Amino acid sequence: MQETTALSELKSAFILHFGEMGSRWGINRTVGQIYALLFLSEEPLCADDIVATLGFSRSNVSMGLKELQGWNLVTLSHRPGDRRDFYATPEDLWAIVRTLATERRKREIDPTLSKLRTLSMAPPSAEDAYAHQRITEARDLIEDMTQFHDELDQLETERLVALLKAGRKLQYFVQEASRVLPLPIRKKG
Amino acid sequence: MQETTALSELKSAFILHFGEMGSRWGINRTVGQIYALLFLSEEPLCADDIVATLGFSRSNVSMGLKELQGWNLVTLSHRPGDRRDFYATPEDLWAIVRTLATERRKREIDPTLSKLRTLSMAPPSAEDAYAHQRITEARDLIEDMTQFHDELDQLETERLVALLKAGRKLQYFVQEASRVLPLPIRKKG
DNA sequence: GTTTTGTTTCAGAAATTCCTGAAAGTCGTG
DNA sequence: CACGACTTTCAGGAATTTCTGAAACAAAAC
Repeated sequence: MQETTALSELKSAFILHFGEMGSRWGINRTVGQIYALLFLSEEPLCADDIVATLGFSRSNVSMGLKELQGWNLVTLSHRPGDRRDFYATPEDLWAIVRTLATERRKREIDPTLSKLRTLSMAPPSAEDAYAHQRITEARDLIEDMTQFHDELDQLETERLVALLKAGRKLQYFVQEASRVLPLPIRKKG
Repeated sequence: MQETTALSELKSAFILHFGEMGSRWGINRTVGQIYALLFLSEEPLCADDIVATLGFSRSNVSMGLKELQGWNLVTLSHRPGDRRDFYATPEDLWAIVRTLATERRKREIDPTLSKLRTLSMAPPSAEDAYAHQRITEARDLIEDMTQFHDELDQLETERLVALLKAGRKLQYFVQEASRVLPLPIRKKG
């Protein structure tokens, strides 16, 4: 244990906020607060540090850490002659964003894409003509978006940030794109 | 009422899937199913159509529709000489994606950005040096991302799709960007 | 093989969220 | 202003999720 039980104003405000937001982000209060604490901590923490600081039960912390590991949001480390697991968040914030994007996609998008593929596969009966078309359109759109994500995710962070900051210039690059590539084909509505 | 109570295999598979995914998407089963039904329906539906088709209570449907309106995910229409509200989803799938992005941002990002701004405003005490730096970095990153979103959202759909489909060419455009713009400044870690 | 130090599982209590039917509200029409 | 057609609110029961302490488990040190 190296963390004292008392948190500064700044830290506790941040941690409480993450706890409250947790439900909107699809995690619970405990997990949100644990993550926030790790995020602000310069040194990795062990489970008991978290118990001492946040006051949750040991098993709750254990489950929370397990969930964060499931999201690939924390890294483990060890100290010589110490069997405890120490947890930390990546230094690089962009690594965190990438992980979040990937994991959310895995949970929120991929299962639906897979379902849409199956459903659009079967030939539609007459009464399903419209529904089938809607499903196929949705599938196409999600395929384009996930592929775009794949490609963004392959960029080095430096280039990704450059793209992001290109900002106002995007319009220009898109015009370039439409010169280079065939014009987008407008699907019949 | 114009929808018969029996749904085709296709439709009910889709609707049940949306119900199940609801919890991952931050809505509940009812809302997910209502949305899915409207999405597949060629004609706008009124609340009682939904009750007849999905079998939820009238009040549950009413609340679900209200929530969908809160998300700007449905449009209202009326028929001459009929006071009932009829609900539909936008024809244009990209309009739906834009709405989802905007609304999720409003709920999941903006409150946190606002909190981070407040917290990074106050000068940090010595013990908070690291935490304050982390918070400031997070604020900067989120500001860049939300601004990027603002800019994407201003593009016409046609250009947005062109950008998306540029895909493999992105690398090239980003290189262009780094010629045009100052090199990204690497923050001291 | 027992002790020591640490982690995980699990059943049920506590808290939260969801869903319903009944009652109240709204609004145009006669 | 009363009627009829439709919608919303609300209290509380049902279902689900979260959280806890106790017990089981693991693995290195002695």
